[in-house]
Amino acid sequence: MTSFFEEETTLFADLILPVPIPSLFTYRVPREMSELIKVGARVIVQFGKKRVITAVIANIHTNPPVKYQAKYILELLDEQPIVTARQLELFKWVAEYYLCNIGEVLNVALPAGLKITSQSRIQLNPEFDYEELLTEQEKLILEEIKKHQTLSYEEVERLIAKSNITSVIKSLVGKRAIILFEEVKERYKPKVVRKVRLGASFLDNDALVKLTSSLDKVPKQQEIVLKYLSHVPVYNNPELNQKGLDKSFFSQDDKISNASLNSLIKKGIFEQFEIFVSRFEDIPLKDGAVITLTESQKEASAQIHELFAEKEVVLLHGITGSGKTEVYIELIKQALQSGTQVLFLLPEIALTTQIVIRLRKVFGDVMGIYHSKFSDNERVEVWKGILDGKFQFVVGVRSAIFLPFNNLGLIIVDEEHETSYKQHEPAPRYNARDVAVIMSYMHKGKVLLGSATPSLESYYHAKNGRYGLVEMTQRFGNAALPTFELIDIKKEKKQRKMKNEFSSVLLENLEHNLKNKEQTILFQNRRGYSPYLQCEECHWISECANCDVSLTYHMRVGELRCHYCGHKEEVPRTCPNCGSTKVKTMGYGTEKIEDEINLMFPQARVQRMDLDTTRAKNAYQQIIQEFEDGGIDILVGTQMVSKGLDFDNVSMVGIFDADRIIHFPEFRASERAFQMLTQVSGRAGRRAEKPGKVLIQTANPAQKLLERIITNDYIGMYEAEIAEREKFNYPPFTRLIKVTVKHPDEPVSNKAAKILAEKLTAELGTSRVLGPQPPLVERVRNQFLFDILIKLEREKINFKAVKSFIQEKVIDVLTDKTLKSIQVIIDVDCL
DNA sequence: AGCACGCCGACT
DNA sequence: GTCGGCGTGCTC
Repeated sequence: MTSFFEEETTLFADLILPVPIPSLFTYRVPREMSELIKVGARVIVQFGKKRVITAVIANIHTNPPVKYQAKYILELLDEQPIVTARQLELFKWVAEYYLCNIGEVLNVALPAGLKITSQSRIQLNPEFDYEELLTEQEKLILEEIKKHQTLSYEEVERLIAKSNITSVIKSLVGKRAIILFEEVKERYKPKVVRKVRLGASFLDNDALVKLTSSLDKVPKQQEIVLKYLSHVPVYNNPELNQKGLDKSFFSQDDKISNASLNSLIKKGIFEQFEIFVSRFEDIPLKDGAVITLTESQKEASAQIHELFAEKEVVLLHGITGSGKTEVYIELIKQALQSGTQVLFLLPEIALTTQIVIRLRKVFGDVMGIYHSKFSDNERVEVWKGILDGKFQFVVGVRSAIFLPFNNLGLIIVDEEHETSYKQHEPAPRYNARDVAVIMSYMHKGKVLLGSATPSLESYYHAKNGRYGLVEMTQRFGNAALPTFELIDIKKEKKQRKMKNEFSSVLLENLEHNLKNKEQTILFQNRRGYSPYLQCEECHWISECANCDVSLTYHMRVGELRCHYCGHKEEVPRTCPNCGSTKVKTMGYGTEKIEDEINLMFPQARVQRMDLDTTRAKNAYQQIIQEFEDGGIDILVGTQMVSKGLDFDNVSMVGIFDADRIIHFPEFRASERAFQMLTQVSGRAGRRAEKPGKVLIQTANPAQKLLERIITNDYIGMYEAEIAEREKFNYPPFTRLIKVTVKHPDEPVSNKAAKILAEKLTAELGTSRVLGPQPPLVERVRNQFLFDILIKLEREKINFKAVKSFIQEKVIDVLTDKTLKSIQVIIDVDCL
């Protein structure tokens, strides 16, 4: 089949570039690359005039583009694809479904270490000596460059404390004072360990004896050799020498200097070599513990197994403390045994905890961990580890769904109701739980969704037979469910029994718990000291300059902070409006609760756990460890304390401000409140002999939802809610698409949103289009927001067509001259 | 997204 | 008169 022409054919490759542009870009494959190039491999290309970026090959063909001249691919980075064909298919699906560009998907999918960025770097032109021609500023920059050899734009900006230096740099280039060059940096650095072993000529016993005696005059070196021999007995088994010893093994010993080791290497007595190692070695491995399932766990896993025969997706609804983890472990084992890969998804915060350590103990090093708190290098290791078969099983967060599996038999989505599976910013605004279902179709695998409080959507699908349903209603080890007490704070206030936020009942119980050395968790879903400050004289309220929200007072750092844009201010001593000194804190967050406990129970050891105390890499884990070890009596926290923590000695959970959670102005409020409060309550009393206690402070103890929470009546909540959803056409009966219009001018934003809403309503009808209306926070980062909510019934509607229709209308509005500067965000399946 | 080009205000 | 602001348009 060989002919001249085949040899002459030039190949072209369509590339996915990590930029938000809808199209692929076609580049020419240099002849010498054409044998090696593969779909899914990365290449380096020039994009635009000077940018040099990495791209992934989406397909290879022989059709030269007609409308433009294709540029050449500069470099091929991978001999083997790092993105599989299935992944490309998935990326495409995600881009289409969530209305974004495939480049944006690639951007969240690839760990940063597999992306390459080019950076322009600046260096001195060695032939330049006309400094008198330069302006002061240019001289300044030149000085810095002389000092540092080479600098990036950002570094120059930082050093001379000025932004937007491009034109100055240009001028310097024009005057031939400096030279620009592109530096492409490969981000991923495998971890290497330097090792030494004996040179091959010393491996028989005679040679060894001669060697040691010949070193009599250099005792230090002799000592090293002897030390080596005592750890690697090569005279018995020369094979052992192959693995050698870590160089660091010797440097740990104070008596051994690096110099003497190096001279041994120089002499050829030792040879130095390097090996690549994994970065996960410090997490404990298998401990050989045998996990035995209880009857109900066995039953659940058998049921799931059966249901998988007919359903793609099974929902495991197991109450808090029912021991779902063991069921997961059983299923993971089965899947791994059948030779398929397994992915276990967890919400971000749950991942740092006990469960990972537990899984790791069972599965050892076939398990990879994919987490945002891990460094990039570690993520690249997991990615590559899956590609070359090292990891059969990955535990990870949301973005782990994009890892390069080729034979994924089982995906477990734990805490499937968690909203953190949905990405909000930036695009793709995907929901990993839903993408998991699509993935399982692609791999012909199965999905297990697990939760104590399933999302209404998932439970609805399970009830309707689309998903299988397995229920676990018993707590593990027959631990009793906690007892509940609703505390009427209105009544307590009338009787003047409240002490700030604390009811007398809560205080009594706290005291009792402290006395008995039992631990308490206090839940207030609001961080900071107080959500706002107010002047008693003129009623001024602390507000963010860029957003329409109040500034939260953070006492520890002595700042007012905006939780939307991160804006910070000093705390005013007097009212900025009237000068009065009567500026008071209003409302309360975790900081204030912590503070008041410290005042009322000075002997208690209190720790706060919220975003502010857990920002550092290991802070979260440290707090949990300390709590587990009994070093903390009272843990005060936001929803962080509600996720997947198992503590034996927690006998009480106190909940503040349940009403605020229940009456949040949002259609999912009841569902969310049920989930959140049930999850926190579940932290109490996980022991059989000692049921825990949950105290809920509320202004309205008679609320139906509270009754359902305290009787653990998920079904009751589900039925009440689902009726509401059906009546008002909300999910799961419809799919929601939220279109948000943003602009710094309120009227522009408003007008654009109105026009867009009209266009949409004209086709879809008033019952399907809601708004535009300003969201709860109307202005964020100085942009005025308007939301349009589109409700689309699940049946008899061409979802895809409607989505492209929406996109079309958005483009219509964007072509209007007066409105084109607006930003539009389309969020498919918004939460 | 980045980056260049181009067209108008406030300064040497 | 220039510097430098950011609106606009393009990237194979």
